[in-house]
Amino acid sequence: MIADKTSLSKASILYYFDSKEAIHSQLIKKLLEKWLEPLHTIESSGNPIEEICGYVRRKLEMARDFPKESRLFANEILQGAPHFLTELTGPLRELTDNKAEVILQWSKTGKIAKLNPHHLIFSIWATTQHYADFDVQVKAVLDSNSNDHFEQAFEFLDNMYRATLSPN
Amino acid sequence: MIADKTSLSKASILYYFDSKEAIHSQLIKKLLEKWLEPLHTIESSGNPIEEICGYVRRKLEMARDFPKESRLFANEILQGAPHFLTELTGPLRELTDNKAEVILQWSKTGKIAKLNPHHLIFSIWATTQHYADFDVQVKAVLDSNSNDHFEQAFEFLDNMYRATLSPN
DNA sequence: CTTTTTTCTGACCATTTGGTAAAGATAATG
DNA sequence: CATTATCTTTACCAAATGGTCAGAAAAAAG
Repeated sequence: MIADKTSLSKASILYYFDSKEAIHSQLIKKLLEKWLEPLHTIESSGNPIEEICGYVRRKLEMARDFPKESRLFANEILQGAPHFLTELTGPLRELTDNKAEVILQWSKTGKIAKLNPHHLIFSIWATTQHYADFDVQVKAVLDSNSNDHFEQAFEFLDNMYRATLSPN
Repeated sequence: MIADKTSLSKASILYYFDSKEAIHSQLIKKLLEKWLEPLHTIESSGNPIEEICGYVRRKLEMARDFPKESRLFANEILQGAPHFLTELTGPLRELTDNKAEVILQWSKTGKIAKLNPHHLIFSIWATTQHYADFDVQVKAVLDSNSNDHFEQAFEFLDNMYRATLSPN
């Protein structure tokens, strides 16, 4: 299928890649970088709630604009990330820990509510990627067959995270 | 692989099922029922916030106790639910619409905050199933290799939904 | 224009997969 | 008991999959 999508034969593809798995691995690796990009933009110097809600928005836009990529990534994790675990415990973990620390400081200094930053990040990943990964389910439950539910999704999530984050 | 797990030969399995796909379909169908069970327990007569937080807890417990089943289901949806779409637009949608209506009434009568009930349900599915479906990622990011993060997860989610739901 | 290096391909191969068919066991029935 | 119905298996098959290899074609170098 990969070869058919190109103007090359199967053997020629295997001339550039060692194996099918090698193609897969390279694809997934590149994808992880792109997938983590939005997280980089969280700045400790910014307004905490706006930083986090902005992150939610960017993640949701990625789910809307790159659903296939999201599903490819989800599938990899779902299978247990067989050839990919080092990437998860390496770059992914490092960045996540880094930003979790930023959020923890905000939390400790009362700029946002007291909460577990790692689980906050998980919840953002889960809720935003859900619209790409479980697209057919979302569309089966909602009326719309188009993508116009993304605005409603954002409105809901934005409200939810503002309520969750606002210190009381 | 299926036959090897039994005391029967492959041919004997095919004596009881028309095809491998037939086994898969039946499995997925049964699974959906079990998966929707917790949603049934939401009662319009109960305390709204406790009803919803109880649902979150039950869904999270299912993710903890039946992770393989969760992943099997997730995988099916991820692939576009090829042989399964009727179940989604049928029973799943009906139940979801039903409970969304209950939540909408709570919302309209000011018992909980104003919010989109469908997206609330999506967010609960996403955040709870995340701990089963993306288990390897969660474990790569957190220290624990055991399941002891589930209590922290519940604490976070419980707080989040109480903040989200409480009318202001 | 040769020669050499790089790129590309058709033909082939071993293994796996999902499934069938005929016949052998086993159990139920008269 | 014989007979019939149900269950189980071995042997086989066609298609698909992932990959190799010898050599053709094209490009680059001399």
